[in-house]
Amino acid sequence: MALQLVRACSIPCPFVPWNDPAPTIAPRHEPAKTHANVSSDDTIVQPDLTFADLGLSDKVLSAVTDAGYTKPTPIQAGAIPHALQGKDVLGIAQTGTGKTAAFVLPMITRLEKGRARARMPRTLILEPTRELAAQVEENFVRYGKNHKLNIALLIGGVSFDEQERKLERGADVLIATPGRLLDHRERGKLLLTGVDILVIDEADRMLDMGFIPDIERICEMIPFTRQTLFFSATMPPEITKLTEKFLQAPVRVEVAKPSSTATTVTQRLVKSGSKSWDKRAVLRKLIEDEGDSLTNAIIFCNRKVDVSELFRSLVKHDFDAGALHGDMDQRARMAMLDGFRNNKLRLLVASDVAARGLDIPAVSHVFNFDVPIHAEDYVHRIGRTGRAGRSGKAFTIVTKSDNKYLDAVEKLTGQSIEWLDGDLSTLSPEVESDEAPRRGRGRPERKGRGRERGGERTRETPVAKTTPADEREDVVEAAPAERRERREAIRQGNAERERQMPNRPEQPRRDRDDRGRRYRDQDDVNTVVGFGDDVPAFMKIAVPV
DNA sequence: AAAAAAT
Repeated sequence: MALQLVRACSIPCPFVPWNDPAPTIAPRHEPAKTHANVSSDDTIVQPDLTFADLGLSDKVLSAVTDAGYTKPTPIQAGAIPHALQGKDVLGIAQTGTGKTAAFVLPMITRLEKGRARARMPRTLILEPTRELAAQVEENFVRYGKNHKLNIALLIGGVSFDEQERKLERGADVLIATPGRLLDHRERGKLLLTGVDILVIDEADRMLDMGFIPDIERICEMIPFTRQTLFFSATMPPEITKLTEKFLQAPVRVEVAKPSSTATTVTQRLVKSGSKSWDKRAVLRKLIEDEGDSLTNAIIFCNRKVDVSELFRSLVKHDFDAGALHGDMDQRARMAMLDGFRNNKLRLLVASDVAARGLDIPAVSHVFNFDVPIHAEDYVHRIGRTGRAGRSGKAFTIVTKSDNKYLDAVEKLTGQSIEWLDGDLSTLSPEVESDEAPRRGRGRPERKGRGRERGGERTRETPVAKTTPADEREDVVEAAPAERRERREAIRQGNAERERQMPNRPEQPRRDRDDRGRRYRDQDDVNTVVGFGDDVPAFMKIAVPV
């Protein structure tokens, strides 16, 4: 500790601006004054514009060419020249518009002059999620291949050691999620006084996630002489306020949505009984019916437990599946995402971590296993398909209890979504009525049939109406050797991914409260501490929670 | 009836 202090003090001006709460900030101009509106129409107006026209350095240009790009997207064409001049930029653009390269390319060009000093990164990029941060790092690697950039990625869920080493070495580019960044700073391993360029990406999402106070704290640690590049898909009032506070005379670059969802994405609602096994059976049927037209798909669930449950179920049915949610450890998250990107994996079951921002190209299908609780999430989810002019399909499984949320979705999108095969009123009545009595009593079909793997206590029904297990056998018998091999490969991949799924963290710990203190076990409910076997009856009365 | 992010 003492050592750290001594070392921190040996750095020039260690304590200066971050204790001064944002000193006299230069006068701000209204963003509208320097307004430079660029819409997607500009691509038509200037069809011949190339990256070479934007003023990027030769080294950056050659990396861009090597990556196979010649024409900038509207946000790139609009933002890059201003960013190169050192102006603040307010970019209003969604993912899929080429937003990341719009700040990465000019930053690399501007970083060519100067060198990084220990613990004093020269640039800082804030991202709302770990995956996005990692994605930005990949961009710096790709476009910075002709440069000797020191890149540090500070995200949670991985060890501090390597991150600290990179900071120590001096980072040209620091990419971080807010929590881990502040953590490093509190440990005294990081000085933000040398940051020349600050990027705040996906600001509206940071807002949703409650990061704004952290962002404000971080902004106040960075000298106001910096350049700020600020990106947001939407501009709610809180975000506008933030830009007024932290941007100086920004150039506003606004681009239209990459594609209007309605034209490229075929949306359908699919009725289902409300029990999860019904929904799983409906989903399997949907996937099978889509056949080879389904090249890859994301299946969204509302809750992390459901992601895990559905993932295990699909694996059990030999679907080529992976899972992604925020309670999985970082290695598993990365591995799943990589597998999905490299097409080693056809189905990705995910929470809304994957709904926005993640760069998953060309998904042919999106399935909403649950109707999202917040209507705007629906838009983000189905936005994962039908990108770049390709067609996509989005199926949403709907149960009786989803009506309220479905109404909200239809109201938000301003269109009623077609049912695939009749609405809920056409649901055969036994689907709903059968279950209530069956539940808890055990199903007759299951009696005497041991579970394949003992001790497993999933709610999965081995014999659903479609008896999928038996059907599967038929398929395997009838399949040519080639298909059997493929199935075997899927099984192996699944087994590997299942191993990567954490056994515990994704299940909410019902035996602990939120401070990690242990609740009494279910079985403990009837044993009252201190009474031995003689417990007054009133103390055993269960209190409804 | 949610998820994300620091431990």
